[in-house]
Amino acid sequence: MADPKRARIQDVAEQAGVSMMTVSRVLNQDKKVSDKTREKVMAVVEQLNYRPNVSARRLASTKSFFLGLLYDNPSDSYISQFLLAALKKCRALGYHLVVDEAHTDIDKTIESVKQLIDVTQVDGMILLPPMCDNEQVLDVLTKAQVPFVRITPDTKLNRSPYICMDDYQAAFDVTEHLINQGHSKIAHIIGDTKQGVSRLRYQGYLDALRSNKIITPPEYIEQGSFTYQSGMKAAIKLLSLDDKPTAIFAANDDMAAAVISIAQKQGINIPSELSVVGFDDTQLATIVWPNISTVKQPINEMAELAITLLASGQYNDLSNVKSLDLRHILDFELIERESSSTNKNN
Amino acid sequence: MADPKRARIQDVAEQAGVSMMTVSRVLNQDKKVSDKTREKVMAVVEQLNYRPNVSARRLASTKSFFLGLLYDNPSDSYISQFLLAALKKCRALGYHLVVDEAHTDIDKTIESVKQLIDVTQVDGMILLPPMCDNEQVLDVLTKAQVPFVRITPDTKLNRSPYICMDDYQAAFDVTEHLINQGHSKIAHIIGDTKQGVSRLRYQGYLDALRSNKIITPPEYIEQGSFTYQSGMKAAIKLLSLDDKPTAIFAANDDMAAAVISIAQKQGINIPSELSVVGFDDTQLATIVWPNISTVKQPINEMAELAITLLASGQYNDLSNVKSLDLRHILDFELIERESSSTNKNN
DNA sequence: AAATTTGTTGTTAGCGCTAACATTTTCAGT
DNA sequence: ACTGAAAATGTTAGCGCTAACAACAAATTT
Repeated sequence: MADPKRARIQDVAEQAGVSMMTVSRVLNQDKKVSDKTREKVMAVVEQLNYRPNVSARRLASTKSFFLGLLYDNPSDSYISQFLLAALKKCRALGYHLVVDEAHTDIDKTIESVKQLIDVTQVDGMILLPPMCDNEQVLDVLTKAQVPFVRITPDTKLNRSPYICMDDYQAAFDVTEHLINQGHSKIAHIIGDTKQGVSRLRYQGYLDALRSNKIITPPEYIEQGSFTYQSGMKAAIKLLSLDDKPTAIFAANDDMAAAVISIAQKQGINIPSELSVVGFDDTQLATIVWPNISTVKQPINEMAELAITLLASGQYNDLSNVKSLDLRHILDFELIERESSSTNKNN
Repeated sequence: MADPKRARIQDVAEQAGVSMMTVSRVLNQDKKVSDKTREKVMAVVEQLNYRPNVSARRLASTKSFFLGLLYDNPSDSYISQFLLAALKKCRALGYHLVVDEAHTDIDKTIESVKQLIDVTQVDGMILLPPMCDNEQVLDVLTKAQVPFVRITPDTKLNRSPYICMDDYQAAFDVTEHLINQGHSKIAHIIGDTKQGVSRLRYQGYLDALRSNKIITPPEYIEQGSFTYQSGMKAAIKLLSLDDKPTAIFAANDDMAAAVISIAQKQGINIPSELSVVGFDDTQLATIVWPNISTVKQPINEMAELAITLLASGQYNDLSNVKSLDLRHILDFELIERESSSTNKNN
């Protein structure tokens, strides 16, 4: 409990019988250290529970040990979760995270990114959607030679390492899950056309139907825009059809929640008369009743991986990196909750 | 665009014709500088757009320029908003924010706080509810003499500066707002009894009715627990009464959303047949339809003030601070949306 | 006017770490 | 064994700032 006086690099050096510089090299993954020395030093590091002083490090080195995060929509719980995971990982790796919100005015955003580069001198940037597809932002970072990682980008995939999940496969799986539960009248509410994931999810839905030889009428496809209200409109149309679907796959949770609300208003029981599945596993999915079956994005893993990639410096020079090595696909997870169940209408 | 080489304290000193130490003193609010010198230095600081190097500062001084934030519920959009505002303010003041999540296991949380004190050596801590009322956490911080600010605490108000809003007054106002819209049959769904705000909001509701000489039957009061489901239960009871209320004030947005859902299920139009108001202005309030009229907590201002107070160091010694000076009450805001309107039932 | 106090500014050293260079060790090739 | 290069380790200086003390000027007292 008493103050155990945090160990310094000198303490480690003395204890290990080497110079401070050697310890520094070990800690910075410098190749020019013999395995024997490395092990010896690491042992002492463990023993003294030595953690480098970030400030001293930053002051002395050319690296800033700052990473930047550019996000867009502050009210989304997605941001919150991503941010917390990123902060945690940064701390573990001795980095600091500087968080910046994109302006509606793109010029201001660019200015802000330039500040991060010039003043804060970030070692790398993380771009969240939809900023990750903004050409201007990409250009500024590329020109300044600041490495960056993009999260679920939609376009220009060769311009940086990026992290995503397989939206197509998830949509395929979730649709097939409904099929396996005995549903064949499965409708889909498409997401915002401006976002690439909408297309992927739609395609996954279509292919799952096709591969199970299920034919659905065109009225079962509604265009939404990821908002609750667009979900309501779509639900009203779908539930007024003569031949109602027994399951609805909405491209996100907000729209799924809207479907549930409309169905309940019409006295349609969920899930016995209608199964509803969403996408994203946002907070909303567990707030409404019944809870929404959905697809969970691996947000925490995405955040951790993004920080790890930037901290490793492995993408500081992209010229020798193959296109395929830029892509990092993480696993999603199907989450079954109360809004979906086996079809009891047959 | 070219690299404008960030100014150092030496540059400022030379330009102002004083020593580096004098500049340092000006920047650290040291009293022992003449007004004339201070102005001269500040002018040069402005001119060169000088910002102290946080790392150098931290390395040289006894302060760590780290502030800690202990939160509890990661899925709440409240956290996200608070966090972003806090991060922003920290950056502006040259501090770093270290964020830590409370464990369900309180011993682990304590351990984590001790780490923040011993290893990170935070200059101060912010405690979010409900951790701000945890006796053990308060004790550890007090013993270590780490100043801390609490956000909307419920108890032990004399133990630290704290920031809150006037829940009682907000509940009073929102109830009176309904009354002014012509409602007299106003029901209330009480929040979780374990949280002090529930009591305050309930009392505000009661007093608003009383001061307007409105008498409501006891069936108009339902006990909830801040969850959507508890709101559903309460709503079902309230809407099955023979003499239905024309307005329902739920102690938070989740329960208000549940009321809306149940009402719609029963074919009750909102707001023409039933007005619903919530509390908190969470994301949910604008997701569901109709959007929920609610009370907005000044989360951003709370976060900024918390950081400012800790950075100022004015509470580093509490022995001479009067109880009253510990309290910082911020203004709330009534937000009218589509879920409430003038009573048309009369 | 000298002595003392008070207020203001300057000097020196060093926080913990790493860049750049200097030195020593290792080990292949002759 | 002897050379020369490569690999491993050590030495020096300094990143930008502030604590602690030193020095000086102004205000006050004797």
